[in-house]
Amino acid sequence: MTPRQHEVLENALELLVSGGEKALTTANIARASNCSKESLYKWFGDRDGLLAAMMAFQGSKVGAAVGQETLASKDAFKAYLVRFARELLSVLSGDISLALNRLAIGQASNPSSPLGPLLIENGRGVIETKGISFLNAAKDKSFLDFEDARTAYHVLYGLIVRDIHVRLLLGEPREQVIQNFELQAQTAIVHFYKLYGPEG
Amino acid sequence: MTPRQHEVLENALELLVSGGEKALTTANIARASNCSKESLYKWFGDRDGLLAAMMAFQGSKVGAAVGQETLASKDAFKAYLVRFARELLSVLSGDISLALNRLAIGQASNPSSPLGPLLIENGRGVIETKGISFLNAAKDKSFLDFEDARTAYHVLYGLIVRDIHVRLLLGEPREQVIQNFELQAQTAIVHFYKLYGPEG
DNA sequence: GAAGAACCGTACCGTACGGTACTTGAAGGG
DNA sequence: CCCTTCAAGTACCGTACGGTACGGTTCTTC
Repeated sequence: MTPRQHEVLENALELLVSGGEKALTTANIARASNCSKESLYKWFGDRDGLLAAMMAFQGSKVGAAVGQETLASKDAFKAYLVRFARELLSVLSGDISLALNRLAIGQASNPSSPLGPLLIENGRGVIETKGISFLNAAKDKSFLDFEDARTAYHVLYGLIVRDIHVRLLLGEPREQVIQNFELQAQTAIVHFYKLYGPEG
Repeated sequence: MTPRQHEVLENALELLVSGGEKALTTANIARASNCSKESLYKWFGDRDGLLAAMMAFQGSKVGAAVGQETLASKDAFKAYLVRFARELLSVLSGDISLALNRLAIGQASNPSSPLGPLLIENGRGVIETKGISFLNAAKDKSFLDFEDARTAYHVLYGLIVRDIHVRLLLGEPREQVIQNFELQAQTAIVHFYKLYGPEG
C-alpha cells in the first residue's frame, strides 16, 4: 500500500463524508485524487475492493483512539472508564465513523457484501476486545465485580451509547442527540458502578 | 389510500426485505403488484414519495405492538416492563424494521431526505412517547424513582438494546446477536431496577 | 539519452434505472 | 351499443454509473 494509495483512500473518505455513497463514484474519486480510473481499478480491483480498502484503512487508525488504561488505583480506573466513555461517544459520533457505518449498513442487505463484517471487525471489535480486557483486569484487582466480562462490557456499552448511534445514523443533528459528552460519560459510569461496583 | 395502494406498499416492503434497496426498483414494484409504473407515479408522485409512503404505512402498524401497561401492582408493572423489553427486542430485530432502518440510514447522508425523520417519528418516537408516559405513571405510584423520565427511558433503552440494533443492521446473523430474548429482557429490567428502583 | 513502465486524462461502451408516452383492453354508465 | 375512464403492459428517453481502451506524458532505470 503505497502513500499514493493512502492518499486516494483519504480523499475517498472525505468524499464519502461530504456527499454520502452516491457521491462516491469512481469518476469522482479519480478526479478528487488527480488520478485515472484505470489506476483505481489496477490498485483496488473494482469498486467493492476500494470500499473494503477504505474500511481497513480507517480501522487501522482507530486502535490508538481508546487510550491506555490505568489500574493504579480504584479512582484512577474509574476516571479511565469515564475517559473511555467520552472517547467512545466521540468516535461513534465522528463524521467518518458515521459515513462508513452508513455505507456498510446500506450494503448489508446483500449477504455476500464483506463491508459489514469488515466494519465489525476493524471498528467495533477492536474496541470491544480492549474493553473486555480492561474489565477483566479491573476484576482481578477487585475494582469491579461481575461474572462474565463480555456481558458486563455490553451493559457498559448500552449505558454509554444508549440509542444515540442509530439516531445519528438516521441523520438527527449531533447537538440534538448529545448535549454534553462529559456529563453523559460520567452518568454512564456512575450507573455502571451501581451495577458492577465492588460493594454491590 | 385505497386497498390497492396498501397492497402495493405491502409488496414493496416484501421486496425490500428480500432484496434490499437495490431490488426496490419501480419496475420491480410494478411487476410484483401487477400494476403499471404509470399508476405508481400517479399514486405516489415519484420513487421518494413511495418510499415515504412505505415508512408511514409500516409506522401505522407499530403502535399496537408495545402493548398495554399494567399499574395494578408493583410486580405487575415489573412484569410489564419485561414484556415491553421483549417486545422492543422483537420489533427491532424484525425483518421489516431492519430493512426500513437500512433504507433510511442509506439515505441519511442526504440532509434533505425525509426518510430518517419519518422513521424516527413513526417508529422510535411512538415507542418512546409510550415509554416515557408509563415511566411517569410508575413514578406517580412510587414503583420507580428518578428525576427525569426521558433520561430514565434512554437508560432503559440502552440496557435493553445495548449494541444489538447496529450489529443487526450491519448484517450479523440474528442468532449470533441475541441468543435469548426473554433472558436479555429480564436482565435489563433487573438492572434498571437497581438504578431506578424505589429503594435506591 | 533511450527503453520501458507507470499513470493521467478522456473518450467510450454496455447496462440499469427513473420517469414518460402510447396502446390495448376491461369495466361502468347512459 | 357506444362512450368514457382507468389502468395494465410495453416501449421509449435521458442520464448516470461501472468498467475498459487508448493516446500522450512523466518518471525510472540502465
